[in-house]
Amino acid sequence: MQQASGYRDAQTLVQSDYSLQSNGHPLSHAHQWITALSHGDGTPWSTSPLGQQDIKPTVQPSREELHGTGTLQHQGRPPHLVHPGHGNHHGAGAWRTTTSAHLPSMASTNGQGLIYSQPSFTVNGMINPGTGQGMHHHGIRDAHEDHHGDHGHQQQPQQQQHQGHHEHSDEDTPTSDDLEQFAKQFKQRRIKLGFTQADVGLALGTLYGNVFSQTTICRFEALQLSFKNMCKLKPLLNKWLEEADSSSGSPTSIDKIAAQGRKRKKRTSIEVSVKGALESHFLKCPKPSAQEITSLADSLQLEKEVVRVWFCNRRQKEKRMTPPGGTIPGAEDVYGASRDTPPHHGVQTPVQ
DNA sequence: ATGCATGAGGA
DNA sequence: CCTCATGCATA
Repeated sequence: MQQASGYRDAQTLVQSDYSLQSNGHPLSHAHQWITALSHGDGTPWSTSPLGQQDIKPTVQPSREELHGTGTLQHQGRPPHLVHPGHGNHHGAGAWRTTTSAHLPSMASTNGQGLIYSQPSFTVNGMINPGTGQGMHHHGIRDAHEDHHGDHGHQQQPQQQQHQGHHEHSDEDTPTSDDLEQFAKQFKQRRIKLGFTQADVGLALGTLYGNVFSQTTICRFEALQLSFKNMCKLKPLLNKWLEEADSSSGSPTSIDKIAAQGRKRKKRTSIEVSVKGALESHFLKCPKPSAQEITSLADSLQLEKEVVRVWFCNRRQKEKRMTPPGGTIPGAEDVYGASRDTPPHHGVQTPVQ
């Protein structure tokens, strides 16, 4: 019920509800670690001021149902702590271009019980990294910065791990490789345990108060989220994994949230030919001015808003980790060196 | 699995 | 208006 619907108003309510239900911890959005560089197309991952280490969505032990009508899907929730300290402070990560084969990050952040990619965790018999594939890949790295002004592809994260040695005692900075591996393992476990992406998203909600949709879980598994976003979700999913793993068989109450009758704008279907035109413009100018958008919309016979949103989404897509096509954009052979190491990552989505 | 959309937060 | 995180609706 809480998801009622209305137009935007309702949605707002819904969001509020989420927060409330989770004991009011605004974790949904709110923090953006790197907000600082956006324009000009600076690579986000290049600079991350990890100033805050807090991102703690903490769930306070004081929970109470505020609205009885809303009976949501949480029936039992552990009043216990929140979550791992996660340490995401840091920033930066290298998507898949690292040079190193950093060691497995183990130390979890706070000794709370995080299992990262530890060997003990995966040894169940199949997900063993190293057996099949994926573990370390290559070592090329990025380079450079982006040319502002031009866009092109900027998917170059830089990686900065702790240098020196593995000294990260409490906090480790997830690296792109970590995330990549984690995503794979997560997916395998999830499937093995018989959960759907939607189940997981819902479970996260009943477990910690943060509900996620099938879409988000899917994108996480496919590494189609921004680096920052991946880092944020990893701890949560990791925790779920532990839960599901230990209690595999327990009633994970799969409640379904009632549907919402939200009246969203119907999804506009853009014709392929039009998409092509938009793509062309995007290549020339990824960030058209309001006026350009207007004229473009006019010539394409689309609403200006639709065009604007299209560009926004297009830009976002460019920023994801896994570029469409399977190969990382401009991260591979920057040097033109033909390394004979074919066995490098396989970003090819095995897709369930 | 993805395309288009919403919205909070930031200039 | 943009970026970012997210998700409904869809292909």
